Amino acid sequence: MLRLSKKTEYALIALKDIALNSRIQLMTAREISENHQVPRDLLAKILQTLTHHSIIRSVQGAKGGYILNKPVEEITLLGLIEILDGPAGLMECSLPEPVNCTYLDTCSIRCQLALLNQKILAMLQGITLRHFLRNELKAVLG
Amino acid sequence: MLRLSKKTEYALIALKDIALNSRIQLMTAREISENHQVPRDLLAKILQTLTHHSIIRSVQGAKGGYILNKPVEEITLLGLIEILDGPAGLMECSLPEPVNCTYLDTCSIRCQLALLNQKILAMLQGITLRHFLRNELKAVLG
DNA sequence: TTTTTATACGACTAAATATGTCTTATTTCA
DNA sequence: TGAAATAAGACATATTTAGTCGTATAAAAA
Ligand code: SF4
Ligand code: SF4
Repeated sequence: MLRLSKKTEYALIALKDIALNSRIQLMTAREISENHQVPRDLLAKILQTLTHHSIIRSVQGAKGGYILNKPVEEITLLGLIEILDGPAGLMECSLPEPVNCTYLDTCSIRCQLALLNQKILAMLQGITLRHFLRNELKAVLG
Repeated sequence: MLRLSKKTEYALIALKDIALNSRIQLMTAREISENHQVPRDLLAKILQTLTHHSIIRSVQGAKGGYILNKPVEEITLLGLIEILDGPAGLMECSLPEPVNCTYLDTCSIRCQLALLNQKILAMLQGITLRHFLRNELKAVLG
């Protein structure tokens, strides 16, 4: 299928919350989880992963939490997908991993799909957290 | 993830073969399977599904096989995906099925994602089998 | 009429992925 | 010291995807 993972959705929801509060205070996983009815443990792991990739910064201990670590313009949807779900690509052969597909050499649709893949990834890279804060998506998507 | 299913890829490969031979003769599942090293039984089921949806027409018995049943311009990538994998959509809440997502009401990213979803589906609908026959994709994708 | 070659159909299995939970450790503040 | 938070990773479950198998049916050819 062609679906965004829940992890990605949860990340967007959380990042939006964090972004909107960044100047005021740290946000905890608990707060975000309760705001949006997202499974807490899962959200926590997502936020940890985002921390590893320097999307957000964490503060441990009581009164701890998360805060943005990048300008909202630099947090792209494609970036989040790749951080949380691994390399993105429409076809197996568009991924960096070792490719198992045995049709590679003789595949009759590979270049057409590669072109499509390129366009979709470019679209996803063009969308940033900023577009989720305000309703600026229209401008980007034409 | 954000991946085309193997079923869809196999369908495209098969349809391209069928399209290129349609004026000459019927193509059998075996021929297509051998041409491209695609699992035969799986391919057969895919072709049956496509037959049900009138994308191709089947002829049973010896000397049987498949032939296109629609102009290549009317066979869209989105159509194939939906026939083979079910309704397409980036989010659960963009599907026709009963939606389980409990965040619906308060979801802070739904409209932005809905807009993105719309654009991607439109792109997929704009791509037809014709674009896989010749290399005309560039024109469509800009 | 029998054999061969093909599609039709549905049940079944296996593998991969996605989603969610639990436990324990560590950090920090009050 | 105790409460509240992140850190980390194992574990469990559910869903989806991919592939297989067996049997029935249809049509042409021998
Ligand atoms: S080579 Fe062809 S069949 Fe294999 S993954 Fe790429 S597009 Fe799909
Ligand atoms: S409502 Fe929000 S969280 Fe639920 S499926 Fe739609 S976009 Fe995703």
